Amino acid sequence: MPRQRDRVGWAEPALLILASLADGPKHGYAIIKDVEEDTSIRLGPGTLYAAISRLEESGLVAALEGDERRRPYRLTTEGETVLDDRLRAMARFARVGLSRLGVAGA
Amino acid sequence: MPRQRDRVGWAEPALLILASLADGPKHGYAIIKDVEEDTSIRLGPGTLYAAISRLEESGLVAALEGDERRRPYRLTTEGETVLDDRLRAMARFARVGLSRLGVAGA
DNA sequence: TGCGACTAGTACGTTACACGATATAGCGTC
DNA sequence: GACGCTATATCGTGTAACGTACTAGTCGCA
Repeated sequence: MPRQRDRVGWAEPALLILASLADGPKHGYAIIKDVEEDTSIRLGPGTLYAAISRLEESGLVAALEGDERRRPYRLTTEGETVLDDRLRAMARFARVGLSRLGVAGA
Repeated sequence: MPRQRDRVGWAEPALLILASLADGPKHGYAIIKDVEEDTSIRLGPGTLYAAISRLEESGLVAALEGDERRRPYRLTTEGETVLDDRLRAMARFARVGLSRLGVAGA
């Protein structure tokens, strides 16, 4: 299925995952719940686990030991750095954009 | 070519374009320059014009009359609404994420 | 103790779209 | 009149976003 992007998204799955893990280690299913709770974005399993694999591959998250049912992941130091960087860029961008829209206090 | 997403992006072309237009109407090439200037993200022509077409199709931007060399676009009211909504979500997300990372003042 | 609901992850197929390359063309200038 | 910049269009490719379907463990609960 397509990315349901007829309506302009604002955050990529990879970033949502990193941000969720900033809270502490979580396994996949818990990330789905967490992300949905605080962004209303529902990641499908296909999206999630594929994104996690890529993040692991590029060293931004690392697998922890878990039982055979749960596979927890944690942010690596590099993952934290990347997340911090991206969030700052987002914050700056949002601030500038909102002020351009004439939003008070932005 | 792939989306150069080995390094986790934070903003989608469509949103960058909307934000750039929040400043006032611009034509494509000017958007490229503008976006690059304030995000360091360089949109290729393929990315840009394709994204603009989609945005126009979904009624978030509208073409203005220009000469035959320049095709300026403006934000529609719906485009403004969508942009405002996404930017607020981004700002909230960034704030929460940064505070999770223990960034002071977030 | 068998059923449903929830948890957890796998596997897969489709397709949107990010991206660079390439092409075209007007304009200034040197 | 060649070079560099502005400006847009188009095409091909690969990645990854996304939903669906599936498997399997666990926990009531009746």
